[in-house]
Parts: sequence; structure tokens; C-alpha cells
Amino acid sequence: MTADLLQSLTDPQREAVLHVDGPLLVLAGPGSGKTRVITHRIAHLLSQGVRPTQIAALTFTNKAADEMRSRLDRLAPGENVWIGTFHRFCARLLRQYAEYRGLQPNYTIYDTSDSLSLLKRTIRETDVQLTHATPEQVASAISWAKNHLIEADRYVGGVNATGSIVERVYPKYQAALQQANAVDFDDLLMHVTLLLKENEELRASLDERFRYILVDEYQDTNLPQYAIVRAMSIQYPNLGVTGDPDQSIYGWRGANLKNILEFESDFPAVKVVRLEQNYRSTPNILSVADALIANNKQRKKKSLFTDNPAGKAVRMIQYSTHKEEAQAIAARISAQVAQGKRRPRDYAIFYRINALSRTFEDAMRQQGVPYMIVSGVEFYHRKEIKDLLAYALLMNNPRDDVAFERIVNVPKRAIGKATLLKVRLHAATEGLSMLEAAREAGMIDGLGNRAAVALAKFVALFDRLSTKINDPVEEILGFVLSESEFKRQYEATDDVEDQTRLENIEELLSSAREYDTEHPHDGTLEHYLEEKTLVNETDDFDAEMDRVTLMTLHAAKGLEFPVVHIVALEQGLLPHERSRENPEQLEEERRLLFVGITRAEEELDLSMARYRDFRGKRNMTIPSPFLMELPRDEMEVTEEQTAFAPDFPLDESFFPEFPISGQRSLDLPRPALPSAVTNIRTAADLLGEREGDAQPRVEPNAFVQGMVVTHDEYGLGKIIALSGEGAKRTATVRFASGAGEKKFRLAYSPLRPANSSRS
DNA sequence: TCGGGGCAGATTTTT
DNA sequence: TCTGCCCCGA
Repeated sequence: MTADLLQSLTDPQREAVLHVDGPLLVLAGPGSGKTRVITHRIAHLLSQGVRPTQIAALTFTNKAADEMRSRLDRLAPGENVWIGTFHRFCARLLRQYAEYRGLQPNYTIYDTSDSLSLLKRTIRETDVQLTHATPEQVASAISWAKNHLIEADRYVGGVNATGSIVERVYPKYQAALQQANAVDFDDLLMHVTLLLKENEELRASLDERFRYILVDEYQDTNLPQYAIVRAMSIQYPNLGVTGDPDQSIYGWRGANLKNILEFESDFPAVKVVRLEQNYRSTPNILSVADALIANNKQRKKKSLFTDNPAGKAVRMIQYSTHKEEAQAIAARISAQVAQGKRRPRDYAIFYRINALSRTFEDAMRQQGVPYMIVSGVEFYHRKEIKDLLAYALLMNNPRDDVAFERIVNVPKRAIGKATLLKVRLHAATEGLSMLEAAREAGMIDGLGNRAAVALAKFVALFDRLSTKINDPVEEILGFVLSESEFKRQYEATDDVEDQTRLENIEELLSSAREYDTEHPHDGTLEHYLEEKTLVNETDDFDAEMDRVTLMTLHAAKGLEFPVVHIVALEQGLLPHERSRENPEQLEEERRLLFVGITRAEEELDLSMARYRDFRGKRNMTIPSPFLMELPRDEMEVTEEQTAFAPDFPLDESFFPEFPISGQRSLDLPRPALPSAVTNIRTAADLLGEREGDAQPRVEPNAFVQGMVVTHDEYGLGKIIALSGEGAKRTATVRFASGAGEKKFRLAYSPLRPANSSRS
């Protein structure tokens, strides 16, 4: 490692980078150059003669791993250091040592929805009454158990209803996974933990093999992750972790803050380095963040500082309505972009829950501001994609019952519920997989001839597909498409959604092609499928796109933007309703806001609305208690008075005890009001409803296929499909504006034929 | 077997 | 308001 590389570091950074042997804890505040430290440290280790294969760098997201790899590549080109997520690391080890855990190396990894469907089936087949618990609750209880390394046979339910259900279902669910040669996300970690725990020789050899382990975002590790890295750091305790307790926002996923808070007692000889200088934000932003987080008890005190210029004051704005909040923000962005001050990609809007994105989306569209929503429906979770991949998954692991059930009747093959029930019963009694049971369709009692033939046809199809298993992935998927007549179900209709599905399938094929090109020699179907399961949509977040970013506070971690808006700072939303009961969760909500605030480089706007329409109801809000914790005298506190008077009358008589206007309303003491948000309907609402849009503006039958129409919000579009009759007559319109395709019930929509437009 | 309508329920979600 | 699931009718 060259001297000038070291020169570019600050003293504490250099101290961490130069650390070679023994445990290392880097407490890195936001924007303190943490990734830089990790990559430089790896480069330094290599320069000291450590072999690249002896180093493993573990992250939580693929995005972080990619970032790290590309930065390391600039410092130490071509070095074969293992960098990747915990899950990928475990998946790889588990493939190698599958038989230790009763699995075959070609095991399938179930994502959340796959495991939930297996769980639901297990519940149906277990004689339990689910009157007091939802399958989701059972799933999260099992997940909780796995994150605490409690195996199925050791789970004790305790007194509550869910507990006793879980006690009975968990072992069966685990058996079903085993039978299907499959694991869920939590299993990846748990299996590897137990692997290390139960096989001392193996543990020792891995400890020796990975002499230098680096863990990023250590505050987010859960018990299995902690156990894994500890188990591999006994003979060679060169475990280097970086993290920030103040940025731990995944407690609900089992992350244990104690892992980082107690690192020093776990490894007494640890070297601790604090990175407290911030290179990202202005002092104004930092001091707001600092004042907020100081209210947490569970933390290590840190003093953040920066040499950056002061910058603008942080703004705290109270709008009257959620609409006004969104429109004011959109208008502001639009104006600044128009003046050439900034580009759309300089802005981000963060909210606590996805459901809030709609209002902002609408406002952006109205103002003509380009935006992108990060998250939403994930590509690989779309039905058509999961269906198609399920064929490949079943080819790779014929025991994968979830995949079998997903595709056995897709496209429709007249294999219905009743038939499957019999197959499943046969499979269970004979100890077979679903596919094996289907092979014996002729021998299953009570199965009609028609059903048996349909099953036999499916099995024959599957066997034909299986001959291609060693072909390039794109060819395999293409073969599946042509042989299974999978596409036909979407091609037959003129439904636009089917059109979109076909496009998604094309996209999947091109991703497969890409995979084939990247892995000309070492590509396998199994590896391709694993990659697809262990990625997620936010990994594709593209900062290069010149658009305003809309995302949840959780998704914002690790990112930075010149201008940040954090919206809906209201009691019940941030902190979220569900975190009310317990103080630890409240602290986590505070950290969430802290993470959001510290994403901002130059400008930060915090806002709330006095009224918010949510889930179809109009609510009066209560300011977030977090707002009371901020240093108001350093901030610019504003209350917008420009009400949307006509459609949003603010009638003080409804809430005499709660001042609606007036300078001091942001200074309200901590809410003494009942925590339930009040639901109000004004007379004007009711009036509006009555006079509203219930009448058709244009006779539904006046619309015809191909007609050019206009919509107040989305502009010009063309009718590309029509369906239904009378009040249900629905048009699908493709808009020119980039709003894409929308469906409208013609009797209620504001659509008008374009030529007859009159405002 | 299959599709539509009606109804409950609705954080966050690195993998 | 929006979505996903369950049940019923054909």
C-alpha cells in the first residue's frame, strides 16, 4: 500500500486501516468514511502479505457488497477477496456441507412468500385452529425462534395462543422444508451456525481459512450472524467490525444492538477506533441529528463534528393538509430545478410507510417533476416471474414441493384443488415428494382417470424439460416457455396487464442472457437461481437516473442526497403506532429519523400536516414527539397558512381544545390528547360527496377502442382495451405522459374524448 | 375447476 | 384507499 494512499486518511481512519491482527471495533458515525476505511484496510492487509482467500468481508446488502468490491478493485485490482452478504456466504458454505444438515447440495432457498405458502399449507394440514393468530404471526414467531437459534424440537410455546400453535406447527414446517430439500432465509444462517457449533473440526478449519473477517453494519447483526463470526474467530481472532449503534433500525428483524454494545467485553483485547468527523452534512444538519439522538438511552455517546460550511438552517414546516405538504414540496423542487439551481436527482423524500408515497407521487406528476419510487413490487416477486422460475427451481431440485404446487396447474391443466389434495395425501403417507407422488398418479386411490392423465402429462412435460438442465440458463428458460405453453395464457387476451407480464418475461430472459455471458464456463442453473433469490429490487437503485427519489426511511440507509425532505412527522406515523408500547421500539423509531436526517448533505426539510387522509379516512394529526426534541432556535420553523380552502375547510369549532392556527401550534406540549387519531368529516366533505363525481361525465358507451382521450392529471392517452358493461365498463388507457397504463371505470372516471375537451 | 365479488386488514422488510 | 384471500355460483 502506497504512502499517498495513507496520506489521504485522517488520523483515526489511518489507525483503523493500519490495524492488522486482533479484534477491531470501528464506531463510525454517519458520513465518516466507513466504507473507505474498510476497503483501505483490506488493501493494507494484502500489502502485508495476507492472502486474498484468507479474507472475508461480510455485508447485509448486495448493494453494499458491490460498492465495496468496486472500491477495492481500484485500490487492489484483481485481488480475489471474498466480499458478499451474510446470506450468500452461508448459502455457499451450506452447499458445500449440505449433508451435515440433512440437505442435498442442490437445495432450494425459499423467499418470504415461498416459505409463507409452505407454512400455510403446513397449518392446514396440522389440526390447529387459527382463530387467535394469523399465518403471518406464526411465521414471524418461527422466524423469531430461528433468529434466537431455537430449533423446532426445543421450542416451547408458553401460555399465549400463538405460542401453542407455533409449538405444534414449527416442527412440521421444518420437516416440510427438509422433505422439500429447501431452506428459508433464516435457515441459511441457522444451519451454518449449527454446522459450526456441532462440528469442531470443520469450525476450526474455517476459522483458519478465513483468518481476517470484516463485518460492515455490525449493529444490525442478529444472534446467528454473531455466532457465525465469533465461531470463526477463535484461533484467529482477527475480527474487524464497523458500525454505529445509532443507526440500528432492524431490531424487528432480530438485530441485536448488544452485539455491538458489548463487543468490547466479548473481545477484551479489542482496539476501538471512533470515526466522529462527518464529511457529508452541514453543521446545522448534524446538530439537529445530534440533539435528537441524544434522547436515546441505549447508545454509546459520540460527538459528531464537521469542517463543512454552516449551510442553511434546517426547516421545520407545518402544512395544513397532506396534499398541501406534497404539493408544496413538489412545487419547490420544480421551481428550483427550473431555475437551474439543482437537478431532480439531488432531492429525496423519505416517509415512514410505503402507503404515504401515493400523495407525493401524484404531486410530482402534477408538477411534471421526474421521480422514482424505490421498493414497491419487486420484480422477482411478480407472479409471472415466480411462476417461470418455479419451473427452473423444480428442475434443479425435484423435491421442491412449493415449486411443484406453484406450476403444476400454470398454465391451466385442469389439475385442481381436489386432485392436489389426493396427491398430497399420497405423498405424505408414502413419504414422497409431490413430484414423485404425481408419477404414481395411476396408483392413487380415488383419483379419477382424467386427473391421472393430466398429472401424467405434466410429469412427462417435466421430464422433457429436465433433459436441458445443463444448457445455458437462457435456453433453459426459453425451452420452458415454448414447451409449457406458459406464454399462451398471457398472449391470448388483450388485457394490458398481460402485455406487461410478457414484457417482464422478456426482461427475465435478458437477465438470464446476461448471466450466461458473465459466466461462460462456471454458470449453472443452481447458481443462477440462488443469485435471483438473494437479490432485491433496491439493489437496482440507480443513483445515475436524474429523478427525485421517493423511499421509506429504512431504504434510505447508506445513501446520501444534497436535499432531503422527511415528511409526515406525526404521532402514529413516526414514531409508528405499533412502537408505542415499548421504549426500545421508540428508540428505534428515533434512530430511524436519525438515519433519515443524516442522509442530508446541504438542506433538510422536516414536515408534517395537520390533517391527513389515510386509509380512506380524514384524520386530524398530532405532531411527532420527536419534533419537540429538536433545537428549535437553530431552525427555521414555519407554518404554512395557504389552505386549500375550498375543498379543505378548517373548522376550528370541531376542535376547540386544539388550536388549528396560530404561531404556537408547533410548540404544543407533548400530546395529552387521547392517542387515537380523531376522525372528522366536515359538512363540506359530505356536500362534496353528494355533488361529486358519481355521475358519468361522458356516456360510457361513447368510448371506443383506440380513441384518444384526455385526463386532468395524466393528460393525453389512448384507449387500448375495453371490458365490462354498464357501470363496470372499464377502459385501459396508455398515457403519453409517462404515467403508463391505467384502468378506469368509465362511469366514474374523469376521462373525456380528447376532441370534446372543455375544462 | 375456475373466476368474480365481497370482506377484512393494513409498519418497516438488508436476505 | 388498496390488497389479498375466501367462498360461492356456473
